[in-house]
Amino acid sequence: MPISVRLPDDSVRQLPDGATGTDLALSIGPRLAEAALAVRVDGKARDLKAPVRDGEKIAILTGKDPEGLDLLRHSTAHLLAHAVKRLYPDAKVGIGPVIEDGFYYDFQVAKPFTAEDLPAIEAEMKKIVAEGIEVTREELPRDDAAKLFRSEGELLKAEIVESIPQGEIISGYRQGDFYDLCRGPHVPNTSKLKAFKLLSVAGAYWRGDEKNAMLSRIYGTAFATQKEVDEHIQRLEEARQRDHRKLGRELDLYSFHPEAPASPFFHPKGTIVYNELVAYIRELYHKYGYSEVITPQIMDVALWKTSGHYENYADNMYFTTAEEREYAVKPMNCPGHCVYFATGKHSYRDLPMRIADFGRLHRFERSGVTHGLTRVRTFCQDDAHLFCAQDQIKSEMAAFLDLFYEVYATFGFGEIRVALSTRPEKRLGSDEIWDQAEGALAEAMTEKGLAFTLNPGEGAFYGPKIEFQVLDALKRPWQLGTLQVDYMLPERFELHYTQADGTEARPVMLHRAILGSLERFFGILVEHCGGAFPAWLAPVQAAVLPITDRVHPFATQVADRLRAAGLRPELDIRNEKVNAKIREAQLQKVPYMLVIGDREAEAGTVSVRHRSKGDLGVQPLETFLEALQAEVRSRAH
RNA sequence: GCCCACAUAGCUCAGUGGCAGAGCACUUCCUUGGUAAGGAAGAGGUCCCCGGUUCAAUCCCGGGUGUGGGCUCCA
Repeated sequence: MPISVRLPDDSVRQLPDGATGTDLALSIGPRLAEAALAVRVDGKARDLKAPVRDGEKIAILTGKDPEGLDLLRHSTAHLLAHAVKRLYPDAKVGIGPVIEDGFYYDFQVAKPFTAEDLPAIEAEMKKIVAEGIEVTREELPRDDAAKLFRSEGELLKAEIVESIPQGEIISGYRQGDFYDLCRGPHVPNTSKLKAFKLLSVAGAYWRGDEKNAMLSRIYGTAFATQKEVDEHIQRLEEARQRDHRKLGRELDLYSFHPEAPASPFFHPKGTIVYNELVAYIRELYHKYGYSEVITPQIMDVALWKTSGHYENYADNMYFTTAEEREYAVKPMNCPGHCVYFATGKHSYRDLPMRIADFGRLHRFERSGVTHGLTRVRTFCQDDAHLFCAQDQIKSEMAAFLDLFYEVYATFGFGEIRVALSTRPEKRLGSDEIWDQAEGALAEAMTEKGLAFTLNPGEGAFYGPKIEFQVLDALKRPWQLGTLQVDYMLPERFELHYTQADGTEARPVMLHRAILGSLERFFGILVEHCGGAFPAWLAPVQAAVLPITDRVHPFATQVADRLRAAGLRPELDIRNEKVNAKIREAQLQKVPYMLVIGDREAEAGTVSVRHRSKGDLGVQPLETFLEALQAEVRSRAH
């Protein structure tokens, strides 16, 4: 009795009873059968070896489908574990999931793997592929599976199985002498795994818990074809070229020194960029009705006890003592702003009060977590606190979103992820207050038509927060901007204002930052533009390049004129050929190069070259100057 | 903090149990040039720090510090 199945193009195919996904693929064509990895039935992936049933709607999955690619990677993770078990029989397997762009597998071994071990493991993987071992699904009751793993000494696997409810049927996959717990599906044969590469090793806690054993993790990637693997390796290499730590050195922007771990020294060029960022934000503060304050770096621990930081954040704070009085270096501006708010008596007419502060912050970060400019121990934020009434939260939030997106448009950041982080376990305040705060944020977002995800339990201890994330060159997500509702600090500092009816009320505090940490933003920005800053940020906006020393006087005049007009020229009077000067300026990613020879000196013109557009021809100096000024003023990117 | 790796000239990196190396950058001289490297000479070192092994340690061993890849953490 033949059965019929429907393909995605709605064509119907007859197959003999008991036919499998493999048979279906074969009936369509040998090339498809070769590429086939699994089938998808009703949106669920299934093994090729499983029989198809009459009336099913079936799609054949290959490495071209995102789902097929994940499966390929998952099977490659198993392949990795298989190879490791062959080479290191004592290794115990942990878990081996698919991640963005690849996979990893965790192992418990006496001696952690090092990068040198990878080629041998990879060679063994290729051997298993060449052997063309069949991969088969096996199902058994949960208790039997647990017993099986225990008897084989695979205690980590047994632990996972035992966390599954009793009575369930467990599926596993066998390839030759290797057996692994897995939901599946998997490729039908190891020969399907043709293109993969092991990338790195790292330590990782079992089940991600610091209290558990440290396992040895191997990261790898896999694609349908070797070409795609090569392209991926190429992309990783390009990302490394854009790494802000490398560019920071090459462009002379900042440096790090052992004397101050994880604390950047901004060089003159980096400082120009940094200050331009601050100047831009200040300009917007003026437009959006903010006031700026300057508050102390070091304050009595009493303040931090009042704010709750001493209790909740002391591990990340620096302390100092003078005249037997204990002080803390500020890790945040908010308590200082509460002190400022309490300085005067406020009316509802004063609200909202938007208090900005570019104060330097110090936070002790555990060694091992710091990273270039993106995770440092001293930084400053484009920080501000909005003191407002409860019914002003939504409008303040809306205004902030406008401000935020205006800034991000200026920098040309396209992909911004927005997430709402909700109450963490360690927190201040009652559940009612948290309900109110989380609700206000979510509502404001929804009314703005903003799509956002939830990060349950990731909120600050004093309130929920909205986080804006962008990705760096290596696609790592970084939090930059944020907005946080805070009912706690006004309470702790007993802040109040007089309402219209003469009664006193507690203001709500909104903590918010657009760029977040300027240091971190700087790092992300460098990677975003590959070091080629837009003209308004570029430390050197125009390199003045005389061809011969006969024209040095005119070249000097050109540089002086630009400088007098508020621009940032750099005069290169080194005894070098113009080719060398151009190359240098290109490598420094200077937006404009002004080549000056006898002809230009004679005519009072400059020969303009743009770092990416190339030779723009000869222009009168004033024409170029006005164009550059306009470009800078508009903050074009 | 935990696992692994790395640390040699300003930068990128070779190298060796017995005098410390290259390229680029730097300095000087020659060269005066037209849109991505002109030539020559010179100078430049606590081989990260402390201890151990050794006749002898930049190299081997131990500890520390810093950096990197991850994990955990991250207001």
